Amino acid sequence: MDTKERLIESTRELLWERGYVGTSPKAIQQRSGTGQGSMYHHFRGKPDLALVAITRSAEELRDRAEAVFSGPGTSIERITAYLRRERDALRGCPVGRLTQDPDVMADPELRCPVEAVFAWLRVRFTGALTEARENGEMDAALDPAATATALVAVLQGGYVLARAAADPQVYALAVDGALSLLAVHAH
Amino acid sequence: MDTKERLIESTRELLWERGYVGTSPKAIQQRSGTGQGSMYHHFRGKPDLALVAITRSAEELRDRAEAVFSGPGTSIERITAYLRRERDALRGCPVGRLTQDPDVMADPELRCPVEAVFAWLRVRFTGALTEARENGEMDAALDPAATATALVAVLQGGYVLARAAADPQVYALAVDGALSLLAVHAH
DNA sequence: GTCTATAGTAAGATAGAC
DNA sequence: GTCTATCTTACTATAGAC
Repeated sequence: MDTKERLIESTRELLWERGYVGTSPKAIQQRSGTGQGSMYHHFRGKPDLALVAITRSAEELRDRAEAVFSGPGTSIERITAYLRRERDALRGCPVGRLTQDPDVMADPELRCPVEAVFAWLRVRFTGALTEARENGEMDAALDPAATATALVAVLQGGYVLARAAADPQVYALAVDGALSLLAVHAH
Repeated sequence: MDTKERLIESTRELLWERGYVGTSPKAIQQRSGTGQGSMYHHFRGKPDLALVAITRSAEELRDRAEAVFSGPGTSIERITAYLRRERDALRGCPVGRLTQDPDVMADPELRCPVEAVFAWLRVRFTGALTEARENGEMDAALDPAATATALVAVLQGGYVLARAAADPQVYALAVDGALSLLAVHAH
């Protein structure tokens, strides 16, 4: 991995662990094993580097979700697979955590990839649920868009509760609860 | 409001808006209209003041929830009332946002009130759902603890999605989706 | 491309006057 | 109790040598 790449990956890690406000150029340089010179040669500054890192994390989230949603199984099976996908619950979501960062939300450029990937994810979930309803896998009384948003919220909120409890099983419990609610409405 | 009180309230606001890492003593002093002298007279430092502020925010969350859960209506009605309670979705949860703060989570003292209030809230929800199940208001196939955790997660995740979309209606949509899933239907 | 030197601003806190 | 002065370290970045 070359220097530029190490800078990006180190930034991704630090943004995940400490957020944008809590990540200093110095910390990025130390983790990546580079000096100031390298960082400011490859990037204009912290916001520029962060934009590349955030964009990549958002793409990764999207790609991993797309792999599940375009995979095998019925609509409900694919949704279940996505919800149950192995995750490090205590680390939380590398993109979702950025919504709590005031400097990220205040900067239209940094905010854009965050906004876009969650909009995409909700639409993807909505599509799968619409399919499920058409195939008779889901109660026709449920609104796909509202249900999709609730399910994605369970994931993001599950991270919050798991971190609050310092227990990854709390995340699993939230997912179990959501899937059981969905199962009650299966046909 | 005296000086000490202004310091606490200003800190609560800033922790809500910017988190612990993003809140400096200087910012607290400016918002509260006090000087360094006052802050360091009333508190040992930033962590000490933050502990008082976090504890108060957690108590407030608890009191407001307790008011709804011990209020009138059936179990499901009270749960619905709590989920639909008026909230400023884009501001997020003043306590939940702290779970994303590395310095809060790393300090056992600061972490404690956050952990405690969410543990309490999940138990309170679980109790209400257990009641609901006994009264036939909820499908007997649902586990109260898992369902409770999922519902609290929808709130916390709803904030995340609303902030990502810069749209409070996304929060409302998540809540709608969750309540529809909870609603008992004629099967 | 990477290194060191440098610099202005802010963070977080202490000391002592009033 | 509050104010101002002071201190050390960190943040974020620029300049110029190599």
